[in-house]
Amino acid sequence: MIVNKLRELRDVKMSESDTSEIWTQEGLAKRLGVTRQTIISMEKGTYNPSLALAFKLANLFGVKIEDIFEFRGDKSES
Amino acid sequence: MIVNKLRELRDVKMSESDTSEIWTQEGLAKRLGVTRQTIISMEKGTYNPSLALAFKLANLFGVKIEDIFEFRGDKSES
DNA sequence: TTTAAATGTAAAGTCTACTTTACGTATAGT
DNA sequence: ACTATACGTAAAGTAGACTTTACATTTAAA
Repeated sequence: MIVNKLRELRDVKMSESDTSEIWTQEGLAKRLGVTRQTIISMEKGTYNPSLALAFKLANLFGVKIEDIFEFRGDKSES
Repeated sequence: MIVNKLRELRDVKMSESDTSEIWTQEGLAKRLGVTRQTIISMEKGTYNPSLALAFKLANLFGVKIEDIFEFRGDKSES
């Protein structure tokens, strides 16, 4: 199981920048090359994105993958 | 596109440990909870594993995800 | 030279990340 | 009140990660 801090990180970015449409779900989706639905699903948190998408997110937010995603191996694996 | 150092890392582990069957493709697959085919596909390199699998690998090898996988965003994205 | 362990390949099947479309709600500006 | 923007939800479809099975090749030890 994987948990993430996507929503928190995005909220910070939105409050920081005045050109805020860059960090909306849609703006983020566009820059990642995915759909808004994918962002929504990720923020809801119960799924396991691809490594490529995780790398792109980390790059956009300027952090490491481990700063966004946390792996909890304990429960029913995946 | 994602490239990885899986094969090199595994080779090192195999030469280091005398109970080497732990680090064979099959041993590794078993401990990861995937099949040997998945390991082979990853070592061939042309695919994009899930974040969960990347985390498990990093844990087993005792390194960070970024030490195994490198993201090359330049080419045809994914 | 035979045997077994480790690796390689190929092809069809399953599951789920991700897409597409469409509609619904909340909020703020005019 | 009306409009536009950002967010939420649901459902069916596509693509690719991962499985399953089966067989072939390499390597080293007995």
